[in-house]
Amino acid sequence: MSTSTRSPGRPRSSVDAEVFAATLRTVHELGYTRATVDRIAAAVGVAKTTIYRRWPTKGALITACLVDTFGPLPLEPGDTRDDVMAKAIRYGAAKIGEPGVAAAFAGVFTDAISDPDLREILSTQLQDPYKSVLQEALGESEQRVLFVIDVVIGTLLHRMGMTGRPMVEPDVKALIEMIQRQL
Amino acid sequence: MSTSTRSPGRPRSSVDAEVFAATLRTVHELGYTRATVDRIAAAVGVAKTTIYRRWPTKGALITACLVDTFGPLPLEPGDTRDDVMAKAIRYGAAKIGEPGVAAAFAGVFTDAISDPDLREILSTQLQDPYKSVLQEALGESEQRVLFVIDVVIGTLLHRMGMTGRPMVEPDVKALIEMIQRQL
DNA sequence: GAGATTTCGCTACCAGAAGTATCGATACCG
DNA sequence: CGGTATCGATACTTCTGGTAGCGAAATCTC
Repeated sequence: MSTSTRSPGRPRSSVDAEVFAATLRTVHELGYTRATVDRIAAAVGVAKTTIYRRWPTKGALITACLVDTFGPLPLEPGDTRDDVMAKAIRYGAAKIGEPGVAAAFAGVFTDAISDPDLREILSTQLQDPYKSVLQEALGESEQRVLFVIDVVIGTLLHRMGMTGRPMVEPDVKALIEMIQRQL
Repeated sequence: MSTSTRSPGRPRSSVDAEVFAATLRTVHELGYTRATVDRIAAAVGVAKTTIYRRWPTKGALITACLVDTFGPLPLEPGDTRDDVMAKAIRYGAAKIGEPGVAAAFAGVFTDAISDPDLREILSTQLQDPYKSVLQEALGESEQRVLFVIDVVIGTLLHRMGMTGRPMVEPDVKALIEMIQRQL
C-alpha cells in the first residue's frame, strides 16, 4: 500500500537540483524576463520539453525554485521569542541576498498579482510553512504573523529592487529591533 | 531667453493623462506582462508609435505612470512627526490600493532589479522626492528615511502580491504605530 | 499664403520568448 | 522480449517589444 508502486516506463532523470541551480544562475545573470526557459534548459543540458514536462509554466518553475531555495528556518529548542525573530529575519535577509533570488521573487510576484492560481501556489507552498512555524514558535495569531512576514520580506525585497543590493547590516539590525518591539 | 521658444513643427497632442489612465486600467485588467503597449495605445485611441515617441520603453512608460499617480504628500504645516508618518503611510496605502498601481509597481521592480538604468529612473524620479520631503519634515537622516520607505512600501506591496488585496485597516494602523515607535 | 518642420496614424516588419506537437531513441519493469 | 513513459531534437504557432518608412495633418516663420 506504500507509494512503492512505480509507474512503468522510463523513469524521470533526476535533474531537479541542477535545474533549480541553473534557473537561479540564469535569472541572476539575465534578469527574470530574459531568463528564458530555453536558456535554462541549455544551461542544464536538457531539452526545453523536459522542463515543461515537470513544470507547466515558467512561473511555476520559478516558484518551485524559490520553495526549494527557502528551506526550513534554522531554529533551536531553547530560542526565545527575540531569538526566533532575529534568526528568521537574518535567514530571510541572507536568502534574499543570494544571487538571483530577489529577481526571481519579484518576477513571480509580478505575475501573481494578476494570476490567482500562481498566488495560491505562492501563498500555500512558500508562505504557509513559515507562517505555521512562526505561529508555533511565537504563540502569536495568524494575523500578526502574516503582518510580520509582510514587513520582513517586503522590506528586504524593496531594498533589493531599489538599490540592487542586499540590505546592509545596520539596517537589518534596525529591522530586527523594530519587529521585536512590535511583537 | 525664457523657454517660450517653441520648437517648430506640429505640436504634440496632449494625451499623457489619457495614456496614464489607460495604462493603469490595462495593467489592472490584464496584469503587467499582458498589458502590451499595443493594447494601451488602442485603449487611448492612439498609435503605438505615438507612445514610443514619448517613452522609450515599456518600463519607462510604467514608471512615468507611477510618478504621475503618486503625487505630492498631503502634509500640512502644523503636522507633528507622528502626523507626518501617519499621513504618509495612509497616503501610500491608498495609492497602492488603487487598481493597477501595485501590479505596475511590481512589474517595474522586476525589471529594475536587473536593469540599472531603470533602477536609476525609479530611484530618482519616484523615491527621491518623498525622501527629501520626509527628511525635511521629520528631521531624520537619509539612511533612516530610506529605511522607513523600504518598510512602508515594501510591506504594502508584499501584502498586495500575496493576497491580491490592499492591506486592511487594522494592519495599516499597526504599521503606522510600528513606524512611529521606530523613529 | 508658402515653406519648413515636426508629429500624427498606419502598416509592415524583426527578433525573441512562451508553450505545443511530433518523432525516433532510450531506459526501466515484468 | 513487450509495454510504457521519458528522453533529446526539431519545428511550429502565437504573442510581444521595439523599429522603420510612409503620406497626411498641424503649427511656426517669413
